Amino acid sequence: MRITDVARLAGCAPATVSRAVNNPDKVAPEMRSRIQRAMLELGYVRNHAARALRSQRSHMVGVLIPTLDYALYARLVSAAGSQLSVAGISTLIATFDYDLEAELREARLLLERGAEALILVGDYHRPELYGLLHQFNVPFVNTYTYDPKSIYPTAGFDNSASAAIIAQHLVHLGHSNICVISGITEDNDRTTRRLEGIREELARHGIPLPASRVIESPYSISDGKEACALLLSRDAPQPTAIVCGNDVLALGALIECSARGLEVPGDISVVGFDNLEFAMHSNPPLTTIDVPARDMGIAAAEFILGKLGGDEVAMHNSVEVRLILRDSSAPPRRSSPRQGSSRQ
Amino acid sequence: MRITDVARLAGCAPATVSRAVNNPDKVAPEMRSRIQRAMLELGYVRNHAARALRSQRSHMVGVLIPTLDYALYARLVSAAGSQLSVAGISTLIATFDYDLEAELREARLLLERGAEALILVGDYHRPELYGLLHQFNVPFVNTYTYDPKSIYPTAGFDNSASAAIIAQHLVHLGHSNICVISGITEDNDRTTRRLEGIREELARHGIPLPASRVIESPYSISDGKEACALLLSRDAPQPTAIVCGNDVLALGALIECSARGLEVPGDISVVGFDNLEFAMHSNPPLTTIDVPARDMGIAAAEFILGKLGGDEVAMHNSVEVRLILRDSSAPPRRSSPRQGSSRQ
DNA sequence: CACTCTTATGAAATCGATTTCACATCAAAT
DNA sequence: ATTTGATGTGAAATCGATTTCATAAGAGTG
Repeated sequence: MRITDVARLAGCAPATVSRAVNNPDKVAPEMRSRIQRAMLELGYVRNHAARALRSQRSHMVGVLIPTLDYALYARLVSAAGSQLSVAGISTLIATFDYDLEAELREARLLLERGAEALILVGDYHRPELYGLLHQFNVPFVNTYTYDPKSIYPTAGFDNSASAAIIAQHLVHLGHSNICVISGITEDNDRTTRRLEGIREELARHGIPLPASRVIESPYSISDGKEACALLLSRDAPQPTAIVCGNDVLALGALIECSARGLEVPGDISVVGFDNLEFAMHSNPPLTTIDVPARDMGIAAAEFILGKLGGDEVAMHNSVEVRLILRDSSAPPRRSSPRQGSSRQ
Repeated sequence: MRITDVARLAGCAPATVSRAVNNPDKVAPEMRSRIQRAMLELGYVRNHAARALRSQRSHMVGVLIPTLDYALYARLVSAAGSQLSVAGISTLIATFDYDLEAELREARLLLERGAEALILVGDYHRPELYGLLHQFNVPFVNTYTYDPKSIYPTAGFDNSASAAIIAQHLVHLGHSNICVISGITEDNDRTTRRLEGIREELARHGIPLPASRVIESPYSISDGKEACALLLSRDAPQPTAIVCGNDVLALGALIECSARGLEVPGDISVVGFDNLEFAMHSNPPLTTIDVPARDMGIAAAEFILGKLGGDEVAMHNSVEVRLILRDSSAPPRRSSPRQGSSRQ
């Protein structure tokens, strides 16, 4: 079932069939329809490998994400994939589970497979990865980050500034006794910058954030609970607010607080990040930052499509994050209640 | 940077380089290491398109799922992908948003791209899809379903029997006044069979399930709330239990019940399906069915790998679903309370 | 020692579509 | 009427690795 078979049936040269498929307007209408009929009759399906080999275009783009198990990454991939798909481009997905060495390995595989471009997450990557991309002269974009000063293209938002917004929200409410449950910051620019953003914002208001008030934790509800429990059981003035690196951790914190009989936001405020679906339904509904993952996916895809099409495209694209005010944050009690398990 | 360049530098024929890459033990150790050195020096990366064209093997498998936005599908894909990846196989992902026509289109694209096998979800597909798979002689497996009587390979569990388990649980607790919030059943064998399973199990105990006691709803917490509100506001005896097609709907129902001042499980039992992460943390924790999505992904990948390797593999593989008993289900109140908005 | 068998390697054909280049045709312009 | 240009089509080269087939060298056997 090759192009030659179609050509024979349609009574023309293989070249003409190829044109009919790829540049229909280069072929006379009458011939075109004859070829179409022949293709239909033979159930012809074009061989992508041959096409890619000869034309040096794979029509595939690689997406390299930490994990599919986190809703926003899955959504970003999904949005990017749909966007690329309408341009006739397929998506090759690889995950690296937050291990930058694995990311490098997977990137190499994607390039070997002919990925014409790569969509990455964050801007912490092994230098060799940047080297590879340069060597292969493959367009790419760092999503989930926005940095107009970066020499590499970005599509996302400023994690530091966004985290500062929610820290500022708490400061404005009157909190000064604040703890943080952060995601693991090692090898992760998003969590690192968020923590920085919080720290800087607090510092701006004269509030220190010593290491003892920060816990790094993996991303599960249970981990959030445990981290919160640890913070609350420390021999230190009970925080009046907890900033969480994302909504999953925040939900864990919410649950732990309620298990300890602490009222949110009466006794303690809890804020998240991401605005996952459940955030508006939690008890109390969660104050958080909305992260438009879908928009990032689309922006990344558009950037890549532009680059591949040879268009002039903006190096840096930002998506809008918004502070979502709900009921899990409020001003601290007037008189520091100082309650907790330490007081019988 | 072609294989010929490597060959020249290593002082051998291209064929030998190819062998060194694909059948290392067919090449003398000394020659092999010379070739390896040459490859490293030139930064050689093999061209997958050429390889695929000549060898007629793409080393890619297609995964065709309704959406990445649902945690368990994402997890299934992720598990299958990792499993395939260790065998040197890349994953091409396509989503079709529960539209079987789109599924057919995407399948065609995947095959065109050279997918050597397809991992599908469910067993409702357009007949043309089965036709394509037959025509291309491409192995495939229907996940999320297990049916030893099917002529097509399956890897999953019996949706009908699993839903019956949780319905039976409620019946054994003493419920007879039961409503169902089902997922959309159109074109979806999983939701269809779950509903069937519930209906049959109830019938087995003499409990009818008229259409008025079933609502089909999309998959979001808000949709679950709304569906629950609709059920509870109907002019009919208030149900003592609600079976939900999945945990997301169940969480919505839980929230709606609590908003109406109904106690769960005191006034009404609510059960889910899937055992998503939040199910153990909801208030009250959700009785549900654990669906091992990861295992299904692995089983599917193993099946495909076996088929591609020419091994004798079992047509049907089941994964174990388990009833997870938590606090959202309990026996109904002795005297049907008959409370609700209809009584002032 | 001659003979078979294995092993390591190279030369050349091949996978299937695309693309370059050439050619023919016909319309428009001088 | 000749030239120019545009348009549609075909022949053949090409993309880069794999694979078949042939061959040479070495190992084992009688």
